[in-house]
Amino acid sequence: MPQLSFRTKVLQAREEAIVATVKRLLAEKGYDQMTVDAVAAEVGIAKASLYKHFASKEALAAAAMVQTMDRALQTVAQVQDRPGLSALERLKAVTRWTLETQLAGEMPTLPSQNSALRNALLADRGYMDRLMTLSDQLGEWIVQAQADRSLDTRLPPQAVLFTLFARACDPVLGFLQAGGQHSDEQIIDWVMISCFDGLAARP
Amino acid sequence: MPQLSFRTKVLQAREEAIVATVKRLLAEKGYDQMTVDAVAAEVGIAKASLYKHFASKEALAAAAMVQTMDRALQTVAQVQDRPGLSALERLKAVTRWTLETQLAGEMPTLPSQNSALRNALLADRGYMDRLMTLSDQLGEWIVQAQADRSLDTRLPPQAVLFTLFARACDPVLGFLQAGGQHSDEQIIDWVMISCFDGLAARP
DNA sequence: GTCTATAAGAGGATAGAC
DNA sequence: GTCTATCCTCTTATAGAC
Repeated sequence: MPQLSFRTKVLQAREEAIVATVKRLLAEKGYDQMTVDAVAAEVGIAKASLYKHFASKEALAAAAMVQTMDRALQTVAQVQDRPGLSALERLKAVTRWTLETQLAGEMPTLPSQNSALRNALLADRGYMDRLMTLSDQLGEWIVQAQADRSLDTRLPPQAVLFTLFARACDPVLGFLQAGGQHSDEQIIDWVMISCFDGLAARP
Repeated sequence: MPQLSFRTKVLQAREEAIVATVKRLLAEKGYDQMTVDAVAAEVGIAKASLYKHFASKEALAAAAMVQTMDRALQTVAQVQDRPGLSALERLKAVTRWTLETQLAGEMPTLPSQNSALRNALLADRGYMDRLMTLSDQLGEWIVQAQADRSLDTRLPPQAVLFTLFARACDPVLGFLQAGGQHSDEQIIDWVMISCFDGLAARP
């Protein structure tokens, strides 16, 4: 049944276009300022059609987060495959990807204060599964890096994990970019330094 | 005219109560999720009365930010008065205050993506003046600390400044607090470590 | 300046024809 | 599944009496 398969593909492509738009708008305006009308308008379909694909605005955000998680997991897998890297170097590589993605305006960020949205995400198995997988993978590297003494052992792994996750919504990137005087690479290098080496000078 | 003065004091007290409520609600729910109705209800006055004191929701947020800036400037002045501290130690002291304030739920944070709100703040002289004063004061310490080689000289002072400002809305604090397993002091110590010493181990 | 009542409009979600 | 048109709630802001 090639017809059915074709229809399915067309619909999937449309859904991907929707998710891509949502990701951009989330990164650009944030969840609360993103309207479903704007999403529909930019995708070029009617709002009612949008609701045939996704049940709610929260579902839209969840789909964007799931796709982003997949990209992150993909990046982790690629880094995993690179031989000869230390655990710390792997963590740095993934962090750099996070910063690049945010600076490119493709990292959706959700307000941690919106409890309705948070509950929707917590109830989303697709999202939670990916989040836990990602946490586990990074957690392994964190433990390894602390074992080989390349990562500060005073910090509990969870604190390190949260600190790395927080790079996805670090406002410093946007502040430095707004000045317009620095290249993206330069900005990322600075944030990498402050994240891993700290603000205080090293001997 | 003691009557006039008394009335003025009463009104000022009410305005301060409003601002205090706004600060708490901003910290708790964020700007978009904070409704003017909720502010009025918690202060215990009618919404129309609220609008006699502040012209708009944005003005409410601006007032909260101004008061917070004043607290920050006050803290900076106190730290300035303590003798025998290095520039780096002064920066750490102010940063610690920032983290304590946020963890106590008294640090209002505004979404950097809301452009209407940002424009309102940029047009608010009271806010901008304080922001620039604070930036100048911290900037001096940053330059000093880089001169005495206690702060990483690879980072431009502006990047350091933004990184310190960003501690006011660092989500890591809330994440660690949500676990409920750690004391506030412990959490702050960890964030201080990751901020100034970095995640990577020091020799 | 404080209240009650209401205007005015944005935005999430749906009905029903095709 | 897509559209147009509409519903309905929430929210900012104001009118007007006291």
